Amino acid sequence: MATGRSTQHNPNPAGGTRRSRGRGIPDATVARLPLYLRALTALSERSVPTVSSEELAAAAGVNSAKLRKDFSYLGSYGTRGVGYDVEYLVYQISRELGLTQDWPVVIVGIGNLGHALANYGGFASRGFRVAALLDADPAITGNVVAGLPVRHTDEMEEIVRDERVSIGVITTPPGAAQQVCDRLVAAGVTSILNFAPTVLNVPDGVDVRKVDLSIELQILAFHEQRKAGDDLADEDGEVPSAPAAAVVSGRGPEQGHGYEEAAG
Amino acid sequence: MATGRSTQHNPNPAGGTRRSRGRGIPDATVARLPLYLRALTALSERSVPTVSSEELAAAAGVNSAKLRKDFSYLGSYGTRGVGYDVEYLVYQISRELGLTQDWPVVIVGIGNLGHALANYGGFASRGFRVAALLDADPAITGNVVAGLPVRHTDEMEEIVRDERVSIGVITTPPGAAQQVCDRLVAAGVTSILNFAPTVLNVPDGVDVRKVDLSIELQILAFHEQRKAGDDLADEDGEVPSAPAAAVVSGRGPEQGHGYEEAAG
DNA sequence: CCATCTTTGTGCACGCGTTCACAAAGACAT
DNA sequence: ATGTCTTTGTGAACGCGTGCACAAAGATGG
Ligand SMILES: NC(=O)c1ccc[n+]([C@@H]2O[C@H](COP(=O)([O-])OP(=O)(O)OC[C@H]3O[C@@H](n4cnc5c(N)ncnc54)[C@H](O)[C@@H]3O)[C@@H](O)[C@H]2O)c1
Ligand SMILES: NC(=O)c1ccc[n+]([C@@H]2O[C@H](COP(=O)([O-])OP(=O)(O)OC[C@H]3O[C@@H](n4cnc5c(N)ncnc54)[C@H](O)[C@@H]3O)[C@@H](O)[C@H]2O)c1
Repeated sequence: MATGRSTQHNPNPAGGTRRSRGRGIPDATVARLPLYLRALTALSERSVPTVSSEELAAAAGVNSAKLRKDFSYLGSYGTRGVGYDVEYLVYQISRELGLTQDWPVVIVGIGNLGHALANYGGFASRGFRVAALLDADPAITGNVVAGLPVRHTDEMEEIVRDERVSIGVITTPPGAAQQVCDRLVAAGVTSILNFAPTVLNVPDGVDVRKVDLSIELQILAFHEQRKAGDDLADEDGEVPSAPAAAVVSGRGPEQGHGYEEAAG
Repeated sequence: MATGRSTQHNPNPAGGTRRSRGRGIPDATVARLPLYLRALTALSERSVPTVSSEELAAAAGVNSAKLRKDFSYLGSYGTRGVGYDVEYLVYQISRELGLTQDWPVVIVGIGNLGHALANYGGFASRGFRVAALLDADPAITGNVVAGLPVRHTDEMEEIVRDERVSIGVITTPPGAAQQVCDRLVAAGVTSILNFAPTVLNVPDGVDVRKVDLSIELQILAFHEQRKAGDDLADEDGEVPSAPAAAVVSGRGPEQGHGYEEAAG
């Protein structure tokens, strides 16, 4: 899995990594909790009363030991010899993630992507409520999208304040993203989900996560190329002492990393 | 399931320093290369000839030492005392990522999101070409989206074969995702970018990356809750060792989740 | 050619995350 | 109560990623 993280890269690395809190849940665990929650919700809808770490891990696509360790950070909610109570775990994880409360969200930039997000039903299902849709283009403001009127960015500050919005979603063109971000932060937003392919600069205390389709595709392309190169080369994991001097001008075969066996 | 079951992990294979020049680029580095590439492209467009690791790192939002180490996996492309040649680095990273070749992509599920992706200009800009748009709904097939006709999934196998598609993008409802995935893989696709909130099961040799808006929001909500209610600790006697002053939040983990690597 | 200055490339240490492996805990049967 | 069986919770080891700090490399100037 790479990868991750999110990717994400703090736009402001200057502020050291202070994350290691005494009792805080590890970031890697937090990132998996939604995954567990989704699997648990599915079980809940099928009225499954309990689930073992092995079963749940399979459903979530992770290692069972990892899952148990993740849950151990939340507390001891399991019963040895039985497993975990589905409903109870759903509640605990929801509470831990803060999903038991309402999170108003604004989406800025109602173009192709903003449109799709506004129409996405998955928002409300987890306590996220679209408080407003914002755009700077007068030709767009006023339109009704997904039952909501697109309002002008002039109203951003007022909306963020009145609706107590703390999460903003940026779906503007990259050139406008930093500016929109600054304005959101100034208005009081402290968490930003950025879809624009730009590195956002934010002050301490503001979280930024990014979703970048282009990066994802490029990562896939890298591995795809490596797979193709492996096919051309031998399947032997060991590589004949690649000569350092070789300038490799012509597509050198990418062999597998050392960490993965190669027997195909 | 990740099925990284080849846990034979040779702790220390015979060859000691195979990795350095033998080219096994760490996943974390691969995930950052697109970021560097974007920053370099911007510099290139401004006709900047060279850039130091410090400047480029700032533009990419990463630590300069990390950037230098990342580049060291690609080779020694810098000049001490000067920096890196922008054009040369653009080429090297592009080549490493496989962007010097054409990557035909199919998008399956032309609803809200598929529509937005089809209209997204960022595809072609990096060598990714939308080879076809596919949908199972007869009411949708035949429509022209972004200049391309939406074709029926019946044609999937033919298209994947004829166009040599190795990357598939899934934007169907979650219930159909696994089925679509299986079919894509059977047709010959070996890399999948999944937007549906589902854990995809794939055989070894197939890479899956996921983009999950809901998970991103939930991670933000978690941190938001912590920022807002650090003092509102519940019954489980937490020990707020650190005062709220240095909240500084933790950066989310790398987004590299959902990446399942399998030896082929 | 030598001195100085800038910046790369990397050895090293450290912390986080993952995984193994197993003792402890509890369910269940007798 | 006792024993057996299942599954959790976690100690410990290990590998990866990160960032510091510095020597080496090369540019630049005299
Ligand atoms: N469409 C996709 O599938 C897709 C995929 C990946 C990334 N992205 C990124 O998402 C962003 C949006 O993509 P899109 O296809 O929806 O673009 P789009 O051009 O269709 O929409 C952008 C919208 O932002 C609005 N906007 C521009 N400047 C603004 C400002 N300062 N304040 C508020 N609104 C402003 C525009 O009026 C427009 O409505 C882009 O950065 C794009 O790179 C899009
Ligand atoms: N819209 C968003 O912003 C958004 C955000 C995050 C995640 N998602 C996820 O992305 C996926 C698509 O979202 P959407 O809003 O576009 O949904 P949508 O319902 O608008 O579109 C889904 C499309 O998939 C097609 N489809 C259904 N079954 C299919 C099959 N077996 N083969 C081929 N095509 C099939 C449907 O005909 C439809 O056109 C969903 O899984 C959703 O959860 C969407």
